[in-house]
Amino acid sequence: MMKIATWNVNSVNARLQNVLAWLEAARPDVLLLQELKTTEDKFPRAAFSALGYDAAVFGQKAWNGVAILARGTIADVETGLAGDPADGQARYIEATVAGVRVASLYLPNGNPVESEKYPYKLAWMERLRAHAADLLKREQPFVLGGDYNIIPEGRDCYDPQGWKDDALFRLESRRGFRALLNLGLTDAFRVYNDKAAQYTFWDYQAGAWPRNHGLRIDHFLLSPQAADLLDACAIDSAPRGEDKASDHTPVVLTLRPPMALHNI
DNA sequence: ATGGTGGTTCTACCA
Repeated sequence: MMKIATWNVNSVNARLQNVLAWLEAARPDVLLLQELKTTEDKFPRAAFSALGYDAAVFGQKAWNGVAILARGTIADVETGLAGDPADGQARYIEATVAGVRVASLYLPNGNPVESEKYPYKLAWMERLRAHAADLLKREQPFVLGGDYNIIPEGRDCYDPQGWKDDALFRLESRRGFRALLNLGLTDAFRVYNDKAAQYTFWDYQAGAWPRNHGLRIDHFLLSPQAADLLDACAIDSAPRGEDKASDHTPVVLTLRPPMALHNI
């Protein structure tokens, strides 16, 4: 089995003890990180190495930043999302681990919708769609994991009416997410769980965590070849209740080894 | 309707 997790940690340095403790307990093969909020030279590489994890890092000062941690070899690393050479924000990194192409992505928030941030978000989603279409041509397993900043459906939000005009839930944003699904990608979490109120994020403000005022905005999208290997996908909400928690919690995906297909 | 919290960085900006 290959266990892959994604977690927006809201500063990898501020969250280091939380992340190390979770890694030791959960022991994923791969951990996709978002919102590092640091540069590669300040990334705590040695602390992860001590637990047996190598790291591929795409960082920037103060904001954004994504990384791939893996217990195996991280090969063919590519940083930045194709489609806009002028985009200086560190939001996308992709590499191959154990024969699976994995990406850690931090899709733009897009608020306020009246600002330039919203069209940037929509354009970024279209670039992701175009890139996913390219990856699909390989006909290989791939996993796009991360903070999509998209509430796919009303059941993924504690107050859909209150969020209808927000960049995370606007119709254009949801259409962009559906366009990814319409390529043939699978929202791994929804294969095994159709319940409402399954959240990955709870705001720091207004007692969102104790009130369970959450959002499901962290997702794993799988290529058909990866979906054929899908064994499990679940949200681990425990880290959100720890001291000094991130406002997001990990989502954990398990894939069967590709060889298993031949043994069916 | 507002403000509520937290991270980076030093003055607001972002989420």
